[in-house]
Parts: sequence; C-alpha cells; structure tokens
Amino acid sequence: MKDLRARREAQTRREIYATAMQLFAAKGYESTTVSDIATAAGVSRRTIYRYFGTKVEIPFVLPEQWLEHFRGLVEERPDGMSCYDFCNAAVLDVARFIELDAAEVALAFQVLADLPVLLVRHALKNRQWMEAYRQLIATDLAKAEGSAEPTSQHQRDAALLAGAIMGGTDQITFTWLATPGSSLVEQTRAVLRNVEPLWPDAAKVSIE
Amino acid sequence: MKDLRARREAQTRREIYATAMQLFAAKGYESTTVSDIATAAGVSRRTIYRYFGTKVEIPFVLPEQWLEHFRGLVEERPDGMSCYDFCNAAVLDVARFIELDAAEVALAFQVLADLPVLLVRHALKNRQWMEAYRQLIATDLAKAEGSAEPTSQHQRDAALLAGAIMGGTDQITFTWLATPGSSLVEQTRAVLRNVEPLWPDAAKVSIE
DNA sequence: CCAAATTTGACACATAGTGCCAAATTGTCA
DNA sequence: TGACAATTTGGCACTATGTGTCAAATTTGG
Repeated sequence: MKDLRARREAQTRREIYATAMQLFAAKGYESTTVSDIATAAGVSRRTIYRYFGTKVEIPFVLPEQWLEHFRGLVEERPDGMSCYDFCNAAVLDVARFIELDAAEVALAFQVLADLPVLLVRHALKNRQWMEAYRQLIATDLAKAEGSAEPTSQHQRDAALLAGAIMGGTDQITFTWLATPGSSLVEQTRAVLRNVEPLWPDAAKVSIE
Repeated sequence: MKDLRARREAQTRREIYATAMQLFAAKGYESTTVSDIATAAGVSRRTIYRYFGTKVEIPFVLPEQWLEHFRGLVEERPDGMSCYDFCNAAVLDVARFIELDAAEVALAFQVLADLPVLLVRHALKNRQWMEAYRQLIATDLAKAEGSAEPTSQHQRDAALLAGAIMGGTDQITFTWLATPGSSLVEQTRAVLRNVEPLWPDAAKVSIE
C-alpha cells in the first residue's frame, strides 16, 4: 500500500507545519530555531529540512499551494480558449481558491508581518506569479500572431500585463485581509476590469 | 577633515566591491566565501559585514544606486507637476542613469545569472521598485481628489500602475542587456506608451 | 605630539543548511 | 507470519553566514 505511506508523510508534514506555526505565533519567527520546531514536533532537525527545504518555506505552504493550483489550471486549459478569457477565469478561480482558507491565511500573515526574511520570501512569491503570467501571455501572443517565438513586443506586452495583474492581486489580498467581511473575488473582478485596457487585440483570439 | 575620512571609506568600499566581483566572476558567487573576499581585499571578514550588511548585497550595489537615484528624484520633485508627468519623467531619467554604466551592468548580471540566492534578491529589488511607485502614485491620487488618505480604489489603481511599470521596465532591462546596441531609453518610452491607458484622469492634474 | 573618537581586527558564538551513514521503519513477497 | 528489500529517519560532523564584544590601531582635532 503505497498511498498509506504517502498519507503518513502528509500527516507528519502537517504536524510539523502546525507545530512550527504555533511556535512562530508564540515566540516569533526569528527566535524560533529549527531545533525548537524539531523537538516540539517530535522529529529530528534533519527531518524538518527533508520536508521543507528551508525554514522560510514553512510559513509559505499556503501561498505555494495557490501558485500550484494556478499552474494546474494552466495544464488543464481547455482548447480554443483565448488568452484573455483564460487569464481572467484563472485569476478569479485562484481568488475563490484562496478565499477557502481565509481564517488560516489571516493568522499566517499576521504572524509573518514585517519580518525582513519573510518580506523577501513574499517578493519571490510575487515574482513567481509574475513569471507564470508573463510566460503564459507571451507564448499566447506569439501563437495568436503565428510566430514561433515571442517578439520583444510580445514580451513587453506580457510583462506589463503580468506586472499589473500581480501588483493588483497582491494589493487586494492585503486589503482583503485587513478588512474583515470583504470579498476577495469581488475585488479581483475590479482588478481585472482595471487591467482590461492593457490587453492587446491578439490576446482575444482563441488559440488552437 | 571629515570628508577625507569619508573618501577613504568610499575607497575601501569600492575596493571590496571590485575584489568581490572579480572573485565572483572567477570562481562563481556560491563558491566564493566572505573570508575569500576579505583576504583578497586585505581586510578582515568582519569589515566586509560592516560595509555590506550581507554577502548578497555586494552584487547589488548598482541596482541599489538606481533606486536611490529615483528616491532622490521624488525628493526634489518640482511643485505643480502632475503624477503622470512626474512618473514618466522619472522613469525615463532612471533609464538614462542606468544606461551610464552599461558595461559594468552587463558584466554584473552575467556573473549573477541563474543563481537562486540572487534571483531572490532581484525579486526583492523589484518589489522595492513597485513599492516606491505604488506609494508615490497612491498618495498623489488621494491628493488629486482631495482625500487625506488613499481610498482602496486609489490603492488598487496605484498597485496596478506600479506593477505594470515595474514589470515592463524589468523586462526591457533584460532584453536590453541581451541585445547589444539597443537603447534602454527608447524601450522605456515604449513601455510608458503601453502603460498610458492605465492612468486615471486624476493622475494628470497638477499637485500643489 | 597628545588625547579623544572612531574604525578595524580578532575571537567567540549561534544558527542555517548539507553530506553521510547507521538504525529504524515500512512495504513486499515467499 | 516471517524474512528480505527499500525507504525513511536520526545522529553526527562540518561549512558558511551573520552578530556581539572588546582590545588594538588609526584618524581627527587641538
């Protein structure tokens, strides 16, 4: 039974995560050593590094899941959907996905507020989002105009759009967490409306 | 003579920088320890940390200077200039500033290519740029509409614009380095033209 | 040239992260 | 069920980053 082992691994992974977050909330991220987490979780220090490559990965499991969810959407993208339509749908889908674990996110981001190391990690996550958008849009624009490789014009358009979407969604995630009762999906719609004028016509033709 | 000391400090700073970059180019960033740099530069390891907070700061002195140049522009911003006009002018100014040390930049970025640690640092730098733009634009939009604090609408608009500008300029910096003989300023103009439709009307009224 | 202030060097130390191998645990098959 | 194989875990050693501390060296100012 291979999946039994897999479930056990997922279990310890969750346990380490829960223990770590608890300690971070209690003593702060910086003054919690990996050894602390290890002893509290009842595993060896080495094991922590096996499950999470680095200490700073631990508080970013949820954001990482969101990005993977998006990448999954890109994989399963239906044929004949325009770049414009797909991006709008995907961004909204991710917003819905994020809203699922609202409570957990609020706690996590509260713990991590204003920590230099984590700000850096946040920046990296933003860049990864931007890269994901940028690559998707750039290749799509190239395809839509029948060129194998994206031209520098395509690259520019894609980078602009990716930056705007990333910047907008990052911002509203912040205000969403800050103002309880607000709807992330609604705010996301507003962002997409604002981004609208940036889309070139080529993005609205269906691919394949 | 206070400035004599300052000049000496700037001197050793430059020496450490030059030595470090040379070593990075020769042996790679990762396999160059801070001790290596220290002995090669003829100072103690501790001194390196005094001049540059961390090892990863060293290859980012130029980008840091560019950001500081921009911050300087914001400080000396002339009265009665609209947000839109100022941002366009400032972004172009920075592009000119960057183009000054083109050769040095090319070498630096070549050395640092595809290093995980440095990719992270690059992400942080991008975020800092975005924050600089975002804050500037958000407060300006609020002022232009007579509200003391930026509304969430202002914040969204600002985040979008900041993201687009950052994403666009980052992208063209990349292609500029990759294609010798190209003009960063020209490309920057193209980015600004593309961003154009994102600006709300409020950004075009003069402040103060 | 001397005294005060500041910079530098040297040492110690905590922690992150990695390689390695033996021990324990788990899945598989007879 | 029991033994064998595969994988996971723990423990240990080690390197490197980054920080605190204080004495020694250097520079500034008179």
